[in-house]
Amino acid sequence: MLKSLDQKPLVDIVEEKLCEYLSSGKYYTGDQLPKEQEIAEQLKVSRNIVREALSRLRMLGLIESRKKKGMVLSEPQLFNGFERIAHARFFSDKKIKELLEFRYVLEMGLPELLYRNQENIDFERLEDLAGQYEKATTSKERIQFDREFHATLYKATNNETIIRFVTILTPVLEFQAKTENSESAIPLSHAELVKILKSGTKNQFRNAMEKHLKNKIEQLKDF
Amino acid sequence: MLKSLDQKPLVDIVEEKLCEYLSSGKYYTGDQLPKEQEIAEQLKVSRNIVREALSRLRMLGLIESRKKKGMVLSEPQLFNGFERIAHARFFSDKKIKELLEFRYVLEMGLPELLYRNQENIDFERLEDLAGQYEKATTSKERIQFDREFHATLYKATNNETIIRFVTILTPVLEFQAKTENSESAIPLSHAELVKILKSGTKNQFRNAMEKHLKNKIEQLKDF
DNA sequence: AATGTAGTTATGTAGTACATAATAAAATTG
DNA sequence: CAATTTTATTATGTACTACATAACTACATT
Repeated sequence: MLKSLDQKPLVDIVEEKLCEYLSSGKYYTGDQLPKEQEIAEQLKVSRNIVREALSRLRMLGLIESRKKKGMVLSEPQLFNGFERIAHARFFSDKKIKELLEFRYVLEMGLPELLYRNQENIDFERLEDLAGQYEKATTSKERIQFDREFHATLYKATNNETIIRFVTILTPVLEFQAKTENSESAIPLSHAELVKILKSGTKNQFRNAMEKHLKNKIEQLKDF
Repeated sequence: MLKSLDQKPLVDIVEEKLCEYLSSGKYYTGDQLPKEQEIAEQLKVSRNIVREALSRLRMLGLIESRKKKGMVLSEPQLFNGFERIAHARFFSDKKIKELLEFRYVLEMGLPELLYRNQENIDFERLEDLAGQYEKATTSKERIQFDREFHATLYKATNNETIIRFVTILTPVLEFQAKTENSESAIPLSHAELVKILKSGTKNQFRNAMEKHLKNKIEQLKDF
């Protein structure tokens, strides 16, 4: 089969060149970029194209722009791109399954950080949420309290990047939580999880978490 | 302090509306979008703006465009945005630290998947890489073989999403591997790791991995 | 029927014009 | 002269037009 030699659109090339340029070492956070017009002239493309490329970088948070000031390099927000496409309906079952696995891996690696930042754990809130989960009557409530419980665990990591990632990811994966057999009892309750986290060892907690998630991971096979 | 009420640029609004529109349920993968001109007229903005917004979505892989065909909705590539900004020099020490932690969590959660897909593990290659690592003389070689060793582990998960994420992430984190004291012996060698993976339990492997990564995690405190 | 040709269409690129807001410079005022 | 207001300047933001390009359609030719 012959290669399709559809040449890239100019935007892609310009975007690439800009990224290269910005990461080359000449620029530091806060530095201001050349004017759009200058970039356009230098690359011999229309200002239009340059603006499209810059618009992409702006979306990622790599640059910010002010009316007269120009554009300045800034620290990019980490999962801006991911955030925008984080709708379950965009993804195939295969990708959803992989994302479920991704979260499972995260969840099971979490104890490493939790046992390093144990003083950050909000036990009171965890216990409260565990109780509310038990008292919940509707599936919607259970999903809500379950989400908050796990979110509270993540929060204790004190790692904004991980927290943001999971925060974006969770709603994508919950679309199918409704279809899951949410009536089947959780093999190990939230309350028990907290208890072990409070006084057990890291290995004990990991094993407890594994049990807690058993149902969720079992259904991965159905995909 | 008063809110800065700098109204969003139109591109941001249009992009948002397009995302909303595309995720609303009317469109399925493969469907073709309205023409740029129509979108522009409907939203009462210039075609220019619409193109900028579409260009962003194209970058994320949410849409593809053909010359006469128009633009069609497609399954987005997952970490396209992240990939572009994945240069260490864009990130603050804090973010780098968080990303190191992120990978650590992943690495420690990995056994869950490995022990589900044990038949996928390429033990031969792992052993080979473990050996090459030992024989390596330069720091550069060691980094290379270490990277490949862990990549081979990830590969066994058979989870393209996780693999891609780590593949993007790794070079970002390696910039500082050069500054790390790479001469200090690893507490538990690659070879030992493979041996345990081959015949040990999941818990044993997890503990081994923890030991293996001990040095890397220790230096997180320096950040 | 297979090939070739011309026309149509939606994206891709270029260019111009002007609005807007932030800054700097100049002018005004107390 | 200091403080404030006004005016000019500048780079981004938005709009519009024009044409190039490639892919598709339909018709024409052999």
